[in-house]
Amino acid sequence: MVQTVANGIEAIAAIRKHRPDIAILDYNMPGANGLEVLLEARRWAPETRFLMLTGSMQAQMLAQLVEAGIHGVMLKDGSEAEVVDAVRQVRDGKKVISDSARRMLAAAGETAALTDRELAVVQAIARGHSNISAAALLGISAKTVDTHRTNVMRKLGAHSTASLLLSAVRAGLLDPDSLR
Amino acid sequence: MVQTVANGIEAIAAIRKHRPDIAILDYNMPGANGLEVLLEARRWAPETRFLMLTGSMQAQMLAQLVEAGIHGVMLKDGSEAEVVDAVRQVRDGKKVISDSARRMLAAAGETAALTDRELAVVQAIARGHSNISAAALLGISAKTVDTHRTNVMRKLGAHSTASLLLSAVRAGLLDPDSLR
DNA sequence: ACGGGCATCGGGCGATCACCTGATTTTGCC
DNA sequence: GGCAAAATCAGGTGATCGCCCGATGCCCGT
Repeated sequence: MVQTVANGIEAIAAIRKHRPDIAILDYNMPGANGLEVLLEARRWAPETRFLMLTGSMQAQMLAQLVEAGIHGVMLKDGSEAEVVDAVRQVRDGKKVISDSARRMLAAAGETAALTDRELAVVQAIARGHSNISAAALLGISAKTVDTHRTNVMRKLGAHSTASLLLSAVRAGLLDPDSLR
Repeated sequence: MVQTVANGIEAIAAIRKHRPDIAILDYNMPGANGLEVLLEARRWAPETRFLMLTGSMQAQMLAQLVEAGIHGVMLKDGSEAEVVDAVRQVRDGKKVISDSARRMLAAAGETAALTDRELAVVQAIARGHSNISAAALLGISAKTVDTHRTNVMRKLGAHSTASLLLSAVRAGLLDPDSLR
């Protein structure tokens, strides 16, 4: 059986319902990114193996995926045969990380590259501020806060305020204890 | 010098700027609630004393205020003279909690009274889900998720997704470690 | 001098949120 | 059986978010 879905939310629902052998995911999807789908869907389909097949990938995200126990990561610079082979390998219980992805992992390792200002915005948001109140707090325009916020969300692969905070915590940018 | 402001955000800005002797706050304000104003403004005006003067008050919120070291809490069921007296007492460095507020504190003590379903919604949101994806996850309509979310936010005094998560953590409804 | 990264701000737009009122069904309990 | 709380869903509205575009100015390395 083969099924395709249009976004992250449907992916979670479909995996949860059908518990497929393999789920091939893109990282950048509307609704929920690849990491979120992995973490959420795995709760309902522990047997399913996850292969991330994506075009662009931040080392940041990649590290999170590996840490989360992703079964395979392929960048789209690979040939068709490589992808097919990766699917087979994952099916057989092996972990597959493409060379290009592995290179990124090695080259990275440090914390996400957030600007001072971006970090300040994230921390303000993490303290419960809206764009507007954070802007008042930092003495800048709400538009600027919005720009920083958007840039950070792109870097971390988040699509909402909640997942922004989640990703920031996972990336070590925020101390969970600071939320107390 | 006396100044009045229209909402929580302006309150933070004004306290930060003028560092008044006393800030008299309502709890339910647009933009930022009393607890948030207290926590944030105190960073910039450590000398300022805070008196919460509010109409309705959940025991939940009250406990958080007291724990945060609020200098005074008055419910609006008090007479005018009581309020004036409270301001004077706070000015003189005493802590003032009105009888009605103290009764609530005593009667409470346990965790916030969130429904099973409400808690499930909050936890879904805390895992990065939007209303819509949380609805798909729980198998209910997005409208229902929205209702639960709104109700929880009223109970906790939150006005945004970020502050909802913050309040939930502070109320012990969410384990900060679960965000990792 | 030139490019490049960063911070700042603005317009604009569709999606979502935050919140209201109101309604029906389900559930637990006396 | 009937009451009360909880859960479900809907319509609607204004504010905010998420994100696209472009523009300016600063600093910095070559």
